[in-house]
Amino acid sequence: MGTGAEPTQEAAREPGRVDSPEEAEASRKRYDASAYERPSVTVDVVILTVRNGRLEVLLVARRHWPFEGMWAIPGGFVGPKESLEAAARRELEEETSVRDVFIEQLYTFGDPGRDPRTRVITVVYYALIRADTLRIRAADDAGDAAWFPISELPPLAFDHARILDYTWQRLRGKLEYTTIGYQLLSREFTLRDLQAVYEAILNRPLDKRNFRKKVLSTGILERVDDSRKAGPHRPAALYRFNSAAEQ
Amino acid sequence: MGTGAEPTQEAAREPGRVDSPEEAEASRKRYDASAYERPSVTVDVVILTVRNGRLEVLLVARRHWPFEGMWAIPGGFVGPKESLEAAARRELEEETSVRDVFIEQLYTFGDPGRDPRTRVITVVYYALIRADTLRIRAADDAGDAAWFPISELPPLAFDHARILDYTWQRLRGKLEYTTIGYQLLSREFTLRDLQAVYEAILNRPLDKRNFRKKVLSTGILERVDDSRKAGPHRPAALYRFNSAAEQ
DNA sequence: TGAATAGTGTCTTTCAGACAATATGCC
DNA sequence: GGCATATTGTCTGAAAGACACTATTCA
Repeated sequence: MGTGAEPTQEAAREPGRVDSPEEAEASRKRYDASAYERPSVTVDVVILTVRNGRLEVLLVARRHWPFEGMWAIPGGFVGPKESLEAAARRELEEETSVRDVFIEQLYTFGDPGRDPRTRVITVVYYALIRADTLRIRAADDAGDAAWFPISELPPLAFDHARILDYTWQRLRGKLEYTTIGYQLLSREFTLRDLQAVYEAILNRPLDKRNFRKKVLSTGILERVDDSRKAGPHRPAALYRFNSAAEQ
Repeated sequence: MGTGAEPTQEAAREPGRVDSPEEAEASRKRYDASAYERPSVTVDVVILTVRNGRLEVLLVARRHWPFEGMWAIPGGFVGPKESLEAAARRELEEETSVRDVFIEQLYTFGDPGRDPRTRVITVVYYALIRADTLRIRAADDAGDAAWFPISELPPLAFDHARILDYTWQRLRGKLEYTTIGYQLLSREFTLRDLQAVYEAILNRPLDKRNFRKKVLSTGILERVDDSRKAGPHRPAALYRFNSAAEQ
């Protein structure tokens, strides 16, 4: 204890020496002149949905070197005046024509050698979209795009297998302490729909009674005065987010 | 449902068209020629410790434009062949001469305009170090360095106040479901030491009995056959990580 | 009326949190 | 012996998990 740099008691003081305006100008020039080798920065987007009771991810087929013939997470360069999240949303819209959905930064991958062309640092986002918004085929500037269950992935380019592992792991974690799961459903849904989303992400079956008990006890759902008929059996009640919980 | 790109059933197929070798070569040339404006990439490290019962962060004083005279999170450029984490560890060692401590990536900040000089994308790491390892004064290539309680910060450069907010929030979250708190203690410690770390990070007092009960019930601690004398009162028992839990 | 899914309650265990008295070592 | 901190247990409420039968609608 007490062997660190400066005593904390002086926390309110100002730093000692400061540039004069001339020094500041000189330092700015030095900065601009410093020819640091700049890596390429890309943003990739892991686009996820739940279809057929499974968590699926949208991948694009690579037609060019390197890793031609393999599947990859869609992504691209960040524009000079574009925020990272804006770049991620642009990529998402290019692939799916979908806007205004949940998107969140996941992690940044930047090991040298992960791209054989040059040093590339990739900021990865993940997006959750509802299967029923997927009216439009993925726009494929990469030539070909397809959905894959995240538990049965094809060979992937770059370090993308690791990225998807990490995405899934993070999603499972977030499911427990956020309402992230609702991002994968339309505005009105049955409790069975919601349970299917949870089961798809957690990759294991859940007890129906305990699940309903837990979800309803949070008080964030309200019953819609309607039901969904889906075959020769009792229709299920529809729910939606509590207007108070919408934020 | 079922309106997405390609049917999942075909997940095992190969992508259709692939470059010929000539096309691949051409495409590589296109790639190299594409004069994308590359942003600068820096790595900043939030260096944290617990001193005097408070969570404190190491900041450096800026002497140059912009934000001269304000305090900032230490950081620097990433070397061309250096991984992001290696860059973070290098920065940490430059500031504290400390190596081999817990370090983890936090988030990447890249809004245009966050640095008035040029487009800068900053990958932020945070490091947890034990106060008793701080024998050596921070090497200050930025001129001046000092510890500040994270709850009483001075005016900060760039978007660094936001970064520290986020760091603290993440640390509080991780404390609950990881053993991250132990990173701030030496190999042998008293239960009161550990409680002090938790209280510093959570910024609130904890009940002694409940805390000890919870920590001991995990079974990751084992008693050391020794105690720490610290005044005219009963000495406290020392504990350490269970050898099984070391991993 | 049969098929298929919707909907419901109890018990047990675990965990978190509130709460105060005794034990021990040092001076 | 007095001081200062270490150490310890009970009760209560909340939440999680195991477990199986009845209800409803449609074809």
